[in-house]
Amino acid sequence: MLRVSRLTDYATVVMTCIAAHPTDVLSTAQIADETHLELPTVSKLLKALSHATLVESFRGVNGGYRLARPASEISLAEIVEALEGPIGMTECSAADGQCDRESQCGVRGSWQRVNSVLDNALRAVSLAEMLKPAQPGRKIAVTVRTGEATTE
Amino acid sequence: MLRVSRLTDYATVVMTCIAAHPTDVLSTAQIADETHLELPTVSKLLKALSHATLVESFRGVNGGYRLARPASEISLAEIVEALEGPIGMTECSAADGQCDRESQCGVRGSWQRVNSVLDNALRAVSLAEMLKPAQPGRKIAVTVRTGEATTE
DNA sequence: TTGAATCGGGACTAAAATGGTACTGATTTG
DNA sequence: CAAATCAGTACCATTTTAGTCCCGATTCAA
Repeated sequence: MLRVSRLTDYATVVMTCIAAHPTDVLSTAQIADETHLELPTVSKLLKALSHATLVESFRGVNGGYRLARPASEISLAEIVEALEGPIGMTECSAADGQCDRESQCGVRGSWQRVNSVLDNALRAVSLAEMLKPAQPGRKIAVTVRTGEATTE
Repeated sequence: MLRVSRLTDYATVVMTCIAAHPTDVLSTAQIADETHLELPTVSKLLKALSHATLVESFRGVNGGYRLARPASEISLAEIVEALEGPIGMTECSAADGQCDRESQCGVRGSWQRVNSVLDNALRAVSLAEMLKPAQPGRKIAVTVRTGEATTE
């Protein structure tokens, strides 16, 4: 697929919803209502986000959730990792020894380079930026240099 | 998952295998043997790669496959697209109108920016580079700029 | 103190995607 | 014509994903 799972997509929506009410503690029901997502789904998302300490939870009557940090200090990468675990585009990036041809295989190295680019991109987008509606001119500029070997 | 499917991973291995024999026409059986992948799997991969005109096929006795273009002119992005379709990290990037909150939702825009970074990264890696075994110093340098709005 | 609201954690189900297999047909060579 | 090889389709088993439900723990307030 090369896709982020739908739940992760939802999680970004939930996070922006919470970020839009910086001073309030929002209940799961309120968030579900605003985002038009099913309540149990939202509940599941918030559990994961809370576990990753991206949101703070409050129990009891009038309980709910709030951002654990300012929106500007939460990156898209953290939201993705909260739901999908470490970012990695191939399986063999992590484990070794399952492929017989590791020696002749330059593929792993290439994938790892792509990984790091993606990782940087996700880390560069903050929740605060996601809050703002489409800004046509706003973009991430990327310079890719592959021609020469460098040590840093 | 945020992963490329296993088949796509295999496809890169198959492509590098073919690229390693620039002058030969390799049969599916030969490729399966060299890559240690199952023959039907390799067959399936080659069909997709052939459909995307990344490899040329020859029927009949002594038939097989060959790169359709020099390895330096085939990018990782093309291989990924051959197997997974257009590169896009979320579903709503493509279709509109399925989400009620499109107006207030700045999330889509942010995802699209991340998409373009990933796309550039995949496009910057050529099959020729993947052929070479790990080169420790070789990396993709990425500059990310999100602070200011720009028109280009 | 009691009850209602709310989070926390886990188990469970249904559906979809994925990976892999099998079979049949078409094409080329000799 | 026969063998080798690609082409296309259909199929199945497994895994993953999305979504739901239940029950216990916690807090607030009447």
